[in-house]
Amino acid sequence: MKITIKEIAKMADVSIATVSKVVNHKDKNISEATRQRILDLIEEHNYVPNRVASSMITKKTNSIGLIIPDITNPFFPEVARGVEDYANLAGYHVVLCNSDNNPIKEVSYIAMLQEKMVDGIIFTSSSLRKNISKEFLKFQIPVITVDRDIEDLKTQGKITVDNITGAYNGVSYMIERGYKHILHLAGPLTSKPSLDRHEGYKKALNDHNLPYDAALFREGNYTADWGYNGAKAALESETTFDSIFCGNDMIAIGAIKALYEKGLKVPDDIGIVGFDDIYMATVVSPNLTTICQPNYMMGYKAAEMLIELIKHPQSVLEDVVLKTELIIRESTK
Amino acid sequence: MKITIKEIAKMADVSIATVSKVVNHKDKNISEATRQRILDLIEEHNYVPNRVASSMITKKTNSIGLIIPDITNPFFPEVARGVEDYANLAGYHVVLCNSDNNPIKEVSYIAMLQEKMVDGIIFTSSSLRKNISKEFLKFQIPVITVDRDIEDLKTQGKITVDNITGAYNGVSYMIERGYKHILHLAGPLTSKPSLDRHEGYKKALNDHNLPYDAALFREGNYTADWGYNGAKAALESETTFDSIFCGNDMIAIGAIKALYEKGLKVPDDIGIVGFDDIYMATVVSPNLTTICQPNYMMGYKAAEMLIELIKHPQSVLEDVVLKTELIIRESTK
DNA sequence: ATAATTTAGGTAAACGTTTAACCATGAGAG
DNA sequence: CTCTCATGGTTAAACGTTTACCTAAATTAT
Repeated sequence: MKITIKEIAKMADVSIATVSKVVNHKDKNISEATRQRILDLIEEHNYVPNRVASSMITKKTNSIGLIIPDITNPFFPEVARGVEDYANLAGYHVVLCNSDNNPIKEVSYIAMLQEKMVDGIIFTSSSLRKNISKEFLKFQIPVITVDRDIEDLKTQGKITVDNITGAYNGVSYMIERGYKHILHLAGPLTSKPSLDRHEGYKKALNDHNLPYDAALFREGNYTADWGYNGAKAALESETTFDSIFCGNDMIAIGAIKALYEKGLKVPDDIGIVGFDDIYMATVVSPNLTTICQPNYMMGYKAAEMLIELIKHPQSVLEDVVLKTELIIRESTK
Repeated sequence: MKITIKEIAKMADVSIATVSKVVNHKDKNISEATRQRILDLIEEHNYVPNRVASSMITKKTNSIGLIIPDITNPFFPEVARGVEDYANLAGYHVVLCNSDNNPIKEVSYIAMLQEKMVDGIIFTSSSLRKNISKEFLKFQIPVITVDRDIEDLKTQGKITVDNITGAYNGVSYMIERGYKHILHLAGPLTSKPSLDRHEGYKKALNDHNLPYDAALFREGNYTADWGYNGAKAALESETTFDSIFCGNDMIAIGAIKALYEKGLKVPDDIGIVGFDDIYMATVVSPNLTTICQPNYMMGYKAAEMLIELIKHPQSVLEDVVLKTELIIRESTK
């Protein structure tokens, strides 16, 4: 059976308050002799304090929830690592939740996390959720949204990437390199980043006096599968294009596969630009020209903001918008 | 302020016991009228039960710890996903911990997890830890080790992959394809899988009457960096080889890069075999011939075993050894 | 010498639940 | 008419801590 503070107290012949104080290093008023005696007993009997009991009183669990679509999607391990690193530094634990972009799972995780009394939540929402604020107004704890924000939700903090500018720079580069018919294989337009990237794409075309052609736009998911199928479908359609601006790197990887199967060379026949700069972008052939997002930093900053908010609930945090960087590799000429 | 069971009870004009019963669906003896009244109040006032208070009594937190080296290493997201999926199914939460293969971090996580009263731990240990059982004997909760086991620790369950046979099959295949001088770029020999893969490698050589050449063995880490540096060093040494058996796919990817830089073609000049079959293996050029491990299944099974053990502490579980499968792609001739 | 302060620790309430044990009422059985 | 049982609850202890407040002795200041 697990040993409790009460038993340590009895053995040390002091009150449990005294033991509590030395355990929590609030031992200003404890004599060195007593302190050492207690410490020895703790060591000897392998006492481990029950933090759930502490939590009852302090009303802090020192844990935060992280809700992401899927840790298996190469974009997320880095952000997860970022949040875990900062959380760990600050003495917090992180509870990992994969929502699969499923609003029902999201809501159920939120309920569970709140029941478990996590101190805050970091959330990458599946969709913009224009109107389901009902579930979300139930938040009784701080929430930071990361990457994708929720329009109608007044969260206490947001951390995003400047997707518009990122896409704008990527597409502008493509145009400058001479591409004129740029297919855009986008992620789901229910998510803010997709929307913004598409906007950046249109803006770049416009600023370079290129027409926007709706036939050159296709919407799907952030997966290699979609990249493959989307590119294939486009190739088999009557629209022609000389390059593809992909919603993310996974889409780009899938697209390359489809092009190769049709005997097309990248970048000779078709140029490709991705988004994210996941590690894989550096190992596929050809290496992907892409827009680099600071994934790790997003997670790290999100945890930092959240924990700041947990410690000082009144503070108002400025939303953070991180910059992207165009990484030129081999998939564009 | 958060609303408690007490306030719901007062408003419904019943005892808190009654509210507790309907919240936990132990409402056999509660009239439908009362039940509905309570449910309505809960809904109306957005009451969320405090599970940390429950945990005090039930002595279950319904959460498990997952300690892995690094979620950023492409091998782990899938196992993490496996454990989270089963855990979620069974009503558990998972706390994610990245140990960075650092024994100090490991021990500190173990202490933190136990203080937080997780019901069990799934652990991928950094090393074999011949003798530091001291820290580990402190376990007061079930532990399942996954992928890498700890020799001296009598855990209640182990789940591994048959690395010896996997490596044996991979190397045998290489030999059958005509490779005779197979460099082995291994992961750290402080980990069981590396050791076993090396053993499988030696066994295959032996069974095919090929000599074991110590100069053809190099030990490093499970990273692309090591693959790159290890291959480069080998190329610059006086030993010659016609193929590389890599400790994992990341090493293989790094090695390919080093070979390309030296102007060598895979598989024409040098054949390559990896281990793990991460997604990236299918997108690098050339696609990697590799030994496929059931990563997701390892995580899923581990969670299953752990939760079984949590529910029935007396049960003795058989260790699980999962099979591997040789996947032939383009990096071997 | 006395008052004030410091040192070293104790007391007990509180946190929000669960659950075993108990109780009151009414209906049906004999 | 009494006994038994089911129904629909209530009571109160317990879980393992933290912390505001209290006390007694020892030390220091005046």
